[in-house]
Amino acid sequence: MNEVRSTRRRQAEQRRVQLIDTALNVFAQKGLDGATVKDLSEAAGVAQGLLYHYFRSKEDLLRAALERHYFLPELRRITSPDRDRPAQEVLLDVSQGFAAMLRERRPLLQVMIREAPTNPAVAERIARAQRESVRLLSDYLGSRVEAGELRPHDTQATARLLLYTVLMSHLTDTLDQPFLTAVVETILHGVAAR
Amino acid sequence: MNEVRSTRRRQAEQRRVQLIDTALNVFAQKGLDGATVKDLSEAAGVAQGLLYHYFRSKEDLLRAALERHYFLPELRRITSPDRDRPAQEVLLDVSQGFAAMLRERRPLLQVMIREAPTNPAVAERIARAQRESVRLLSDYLGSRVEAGELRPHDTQATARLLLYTVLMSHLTDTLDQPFLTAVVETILHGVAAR
Amino acid sequence: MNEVRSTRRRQAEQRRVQLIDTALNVFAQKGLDGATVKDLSEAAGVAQGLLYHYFRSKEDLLRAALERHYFLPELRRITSPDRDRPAQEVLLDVSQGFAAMLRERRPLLQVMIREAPTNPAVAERIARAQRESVRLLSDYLGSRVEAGELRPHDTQATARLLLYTVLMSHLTDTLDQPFLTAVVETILHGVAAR
Amino acid sequence: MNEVRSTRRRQAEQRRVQLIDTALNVFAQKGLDGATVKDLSEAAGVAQGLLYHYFRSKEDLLRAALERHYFLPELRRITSPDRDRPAQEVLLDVSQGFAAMLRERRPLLQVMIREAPTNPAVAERIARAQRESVRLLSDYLGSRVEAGELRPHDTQATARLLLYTVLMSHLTDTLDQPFLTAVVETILHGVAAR
DNA sequence: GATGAATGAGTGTTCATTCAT
DNA sequence: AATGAATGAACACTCATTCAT
Repeated sequence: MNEVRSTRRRQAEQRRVQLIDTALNVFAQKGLDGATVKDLSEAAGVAQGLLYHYFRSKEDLLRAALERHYFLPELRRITSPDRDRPAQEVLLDVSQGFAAMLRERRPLLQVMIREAPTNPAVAERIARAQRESVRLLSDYLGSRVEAGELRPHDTQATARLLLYTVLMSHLTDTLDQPFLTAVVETILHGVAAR
Repeated sequence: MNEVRSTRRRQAEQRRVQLIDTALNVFAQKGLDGATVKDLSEAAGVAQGLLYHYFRSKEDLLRAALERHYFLPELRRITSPDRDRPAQEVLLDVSQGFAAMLRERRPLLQVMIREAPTNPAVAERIARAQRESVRLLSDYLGSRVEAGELRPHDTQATARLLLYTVLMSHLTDTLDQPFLTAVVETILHGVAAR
Repeated sequence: MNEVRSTRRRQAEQRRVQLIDTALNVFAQKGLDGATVKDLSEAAGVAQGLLYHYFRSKEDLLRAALERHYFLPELRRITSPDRDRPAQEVLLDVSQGFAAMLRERRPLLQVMIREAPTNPAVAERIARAQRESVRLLSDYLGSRVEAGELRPHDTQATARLLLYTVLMSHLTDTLDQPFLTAVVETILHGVAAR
Repeated sequence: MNEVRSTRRRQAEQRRVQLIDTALNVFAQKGLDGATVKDLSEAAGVAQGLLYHYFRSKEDLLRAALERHYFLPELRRITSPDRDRPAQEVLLDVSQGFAAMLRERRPLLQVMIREAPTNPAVAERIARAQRESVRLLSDYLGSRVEAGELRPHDTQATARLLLYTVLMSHLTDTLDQPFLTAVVETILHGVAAR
């Protein structure tokens, strides 16, 4: 009896997850407004009404997706490298880790970036992620300045330079290994002769 | 009579321009889907029907806006500096010029970026602008390598590093003079000690 | 075993009754259309599906409620006073008895009156109750005319006058003892001077 | 030009009125919830969307109908007879006038009575009409007491007795001239023998 | 008996577009 | 050129009902 119930609950939870994940993909392809509830239910292979059994509205479905794919902790980890490791090595790691996260979260991020201008909740999440990742990476760079590996400089600017560039190249589908290597090399040693 | 006609034509042209520009602002605020024809006509202070006198459809209105605010030539100019001027000076000029253009075209760019994922025509315009500006700036950098000011390196990567960063900081509303200066400084000399 | 069965049956019957009575209250508050099956099941503290175990449909639930709270016999009793008792005494009794019945059956009557215009079965029940109660009370009044207590007159009109007034004052929540007394007094002796 | 505009406006106003009046009839037949917007638009011979050009919502359409068919002034007039005319004559006038008004406003009143239990605004209108008409008629009766035509008594109760009865007989479709005559006769002289 | 997940027809409402004036 | 009434196809959402468990 309890087993039956918990099986049902588990199935319901699976269905919830399935609905969220298919919705996220449809949202990414067509946009939040462009994706109709019919699109969403057909993509999930269920009746339209079922969506409203699990979510109050289309907007609520988006909220649930943001919840489920919450990425701030991972982003924090990526931008908090061991302060004793050299920047030479770490900056490549960070940019690769960040790029990998972007790749894995592609649909979510596409949707968030698209909806941010009209959805304050989404905008705030993005702003927060940006603030925190820049601060953490900047802190790490500061420690490398203290360690004497890097010269004293505006470490926030450097953090932004790296993160912005990785994000933009991801968004424009022009992110590859050679580019990341070149970016890190440039950030460390510049392109001026000598 | 001819004067009357040309006056009318001029008035019609003015109205067209007014409709396009108010539409662009409304699109930027509410998104293309989010902006109703009623929103557009009210913002312009005209009846709904009038929009269809000047444009076939909402989509056509967007096309006209893209046409009117065509920015590729300006972007080309910005990213084609005099090859004899030193990078030290030019890179700051370019980033400032690019930033200024972004600032002036803010509503247009907001709309384009938002619609690109679902509108291939828009996506293609963005891709082209990116391709050309990267190529032009990269070419300039190549000439500075030849001139001996810069060391041999992946100049495309450098061009992208600069342009991506300026664009991202514009989009996130974190673009200011000190940041640009720091970015150019870093690109030229890196942040490594020594 | 038999006991178990009959216990079950009794429980089932209790559940049926519970469902009917909570439904009646919800119907009274929100109207038949306004009350959703979810409202009904939540009010009864059961799952939606269970309602369909006991009733074929929402409509059927209403039918069952009408059945269970069938009030015609009681109304007949109230409007069939002992023909030998004086009208002076009887009319107050009748109006009080009728008022008490209306009070006890408030939710049912609210629902019936509300649904009558679109539900012929309900309309017919009301019409029948009206017909019978008017006839019975009219017959009593006729007997009091014969007994010489009342003057010859349209006794149907008098019956309607009394019953309509009690019902309306019930519906408008303005039914109290002084009013009933005044009504009976007026019906018997009128308000003209002399 | 002005004529064109005002013609258009007049036509729009006519359309508004037509929509309200056909809607009122459909509401009366099917109830507010039971009447779909499709029903309403078909009854008016227009597209569904047009209803929303004139009214914000179905509920707003009801509000407009209540507004348009506002009957309180007429009811006040009916229940404010000349204080010098004898009750014998006046009470018949009042009941006939009230009955006529009910007949003319049948659909409106059907809808109002039906919606009152779930629509406070409607309930309040009914309550107010009741309060005012009872008070006005009661005041008249008071003046007839002072004039010596009627004996001192609860004039409010008498007013309610008359108005409630007329309304109820209207609602039950049992309102005819003989009944009104009998009611007035009874109210004035009662049914007790001598 | 009881649950609640699942269905799908239908609802009120929106909105780009057309058209008579 | 300009209006705004009118259309009708879509839309998000609701809800009575069914059904597997």
